[in-house]
Amino acid sequence: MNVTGHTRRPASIRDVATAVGVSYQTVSRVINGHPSVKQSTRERVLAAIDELGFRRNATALALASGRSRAVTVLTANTTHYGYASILQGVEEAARAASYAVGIGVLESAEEAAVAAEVRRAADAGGGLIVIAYDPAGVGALAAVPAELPVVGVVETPATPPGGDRPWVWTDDREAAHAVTRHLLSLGHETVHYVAIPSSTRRTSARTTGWRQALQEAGAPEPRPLQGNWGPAGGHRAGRRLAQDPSVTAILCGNDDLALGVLRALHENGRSVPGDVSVAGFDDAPHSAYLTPSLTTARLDFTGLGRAAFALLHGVLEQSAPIAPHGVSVPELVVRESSGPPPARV
Amino acid sequence: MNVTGHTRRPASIRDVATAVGVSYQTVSRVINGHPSVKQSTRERVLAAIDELGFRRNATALALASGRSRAVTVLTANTTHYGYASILQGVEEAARAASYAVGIGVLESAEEAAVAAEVRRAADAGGGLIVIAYDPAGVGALAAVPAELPVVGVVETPATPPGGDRPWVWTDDREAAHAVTRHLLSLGHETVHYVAIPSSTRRTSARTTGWRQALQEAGAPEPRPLQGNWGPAGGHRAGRRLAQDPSVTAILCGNDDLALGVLRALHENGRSVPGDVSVAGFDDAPHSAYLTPSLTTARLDFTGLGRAAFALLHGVLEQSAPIAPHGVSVPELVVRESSGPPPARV
DNA sequence: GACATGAATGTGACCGGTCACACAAGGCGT
DNA sequence: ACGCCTTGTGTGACCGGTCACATTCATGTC
Repeated sequence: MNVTGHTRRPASIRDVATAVGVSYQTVSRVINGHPSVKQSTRERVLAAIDELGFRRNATALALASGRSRAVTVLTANTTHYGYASILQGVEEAARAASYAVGIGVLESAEEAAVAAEVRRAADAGGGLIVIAYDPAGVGALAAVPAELPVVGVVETPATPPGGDRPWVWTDDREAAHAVTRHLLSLGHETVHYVAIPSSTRRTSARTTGWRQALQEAGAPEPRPLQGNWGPAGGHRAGRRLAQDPSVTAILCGNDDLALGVLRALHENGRSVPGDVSVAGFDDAPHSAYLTPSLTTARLDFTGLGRAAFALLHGVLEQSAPIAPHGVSVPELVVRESSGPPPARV
Repeated sequence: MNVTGHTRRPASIRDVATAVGVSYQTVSRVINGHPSVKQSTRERVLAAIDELGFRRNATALALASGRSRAVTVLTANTTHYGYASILQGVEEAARAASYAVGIGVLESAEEAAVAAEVRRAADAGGGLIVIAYDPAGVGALAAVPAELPVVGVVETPATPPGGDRPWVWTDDREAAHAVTRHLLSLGHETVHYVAIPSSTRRTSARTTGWRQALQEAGAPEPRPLQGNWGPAGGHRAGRRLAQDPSVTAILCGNDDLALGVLRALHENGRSVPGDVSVAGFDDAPHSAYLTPSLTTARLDFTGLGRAAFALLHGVLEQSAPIAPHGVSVPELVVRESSGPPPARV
């Protein structure tokens, strides 16, 4: 009912207080649900809040209380399917808990740049979620000062790394293992691997799972090819593999790589799955619609993001139950791109 | 040189001030580059800042000054290529200007939900960038109170809509026009269109560009098919079009739809580009690696995001030059999926 | 009837900055 | 020698909340 029309700066608790004729503290008590406020007072305050369109100022709240109800997601990229889905999952869970979500992109993996980005994120206040699938992310996670609440989204840790900090992950090792087993079970002598860049110096979880499956089957263990994250890297690797007639099955570190590999095989006249079987990782939205459609391991990135937030939420508010960060089980999705090897000549 | 080891709460300007033996205001002047500080004093203050690891508290700054150096991006989705790229562009430009970036996802287009999300974003302080390519985004843009600084990323406006607010856009109409012309120039009698959902009731800019090109060529104007955003919608539409032998060229509202269309054509035994030409929109990263690779109109989403930020930055700080929001010119990328129509029977 | 107890409310300081203003010292014109 | 402007610095209030404590009044208890 603001008759004057021009709503100047938003109402503060003191505005509400004077409107009702109580002290600002009483208003504070009402908005915080403090019990010892007389019912009639509470109602008048609530009415005034409604009337004046009062909204609690998040900035002031953060400054005064120290708690900021915010998370910042630090990531090397926002466009890749996996990264974007994790972000979406975090946002979803954060929204449900009325937390604000910030993002920071790690454009370079260079140490100083990463450190600067971590500082910026820290300045925003609140907690941190670091996607540490790549060197930049791993560096960022390492650069987070100990006193800052942080959750890392990491590859399957060989041994729970650090041990003193919370992480979430999908069981990439198991997923790679399952896909490799699937290919071997079709009769392939061995499975070649085009790797995504490892997040650390050590071999990635996906590589480990693949290697394990080969060893268990007593299959020869070809040297993994290094791809990068995008289809271009897959294409390069695929061109190499297409030259080698002994290659009948290729596992790719993600669906984008697989796309590049498919293309390279096609360009070199090798049919999929007739001559070569190809499998990917992630089950990106387009993978089901490729020709041939792509066999892949589906990973629940959105769920991973939600789990990361839940964990962080637990750290930030001791009250919030520390949800078990349910390592979601990857699901093998068999499609057209995998089949039995060609009959021996 | 904090010998005690445990760094308690971060240093404030008063800590720095007492360390140097000046008033907090002097410290404030130094960090704000105020000219009237004696050189020697400035140096001592800077040394202390360095020594104590002082960083200016963003929350306090926002509260005291009213300016928050933050933008929130409101979007219906973070995983689609276009949306994600815009976000990446915004983040890039924001980082360069040391602004923080927040995101809010519009999960539903329902009015109350959208309004709630807008309020949440407003609470975060700072400016707003709304991606209004879909009903949820358009609703959000409309729900932003007039006093809030906001930039909309919109489809090509038929007439500069509203007129009183800043927008950025790509020339979708021109892009659709160019791709359609390309297909017609190959000899196709007409071009069918699988549309993305329009952001408003009115027909989208892409539809308009397509229609214009047909009219200019005197080509028959088939009814556009309604897809949605993903490949599944394209697949449905493609199945319908595959039945009709007169269809020889299909323009799709984005690359994901085109992927679904390609798949549907393949399933129905129609070859691309032998029987049917297909073109998309956006030039997503995987489009070049499809088989056949996809003819498409490349749009500079990252640049669009940067432009959106630049515009908002100009609104927030009168000092910042209002960069011309350079309507980037879409680029026709001709690949394998388009070719001449099959010879008449 | 005096006193401890608890419910309901108010007061002042504080979070970490900024802003508007006051004030001291030095240089310069007259 | 006086006023005045410029340079360098300090003081107090304020942004909009929270927190710790003080205060008032109505009860129940002995």
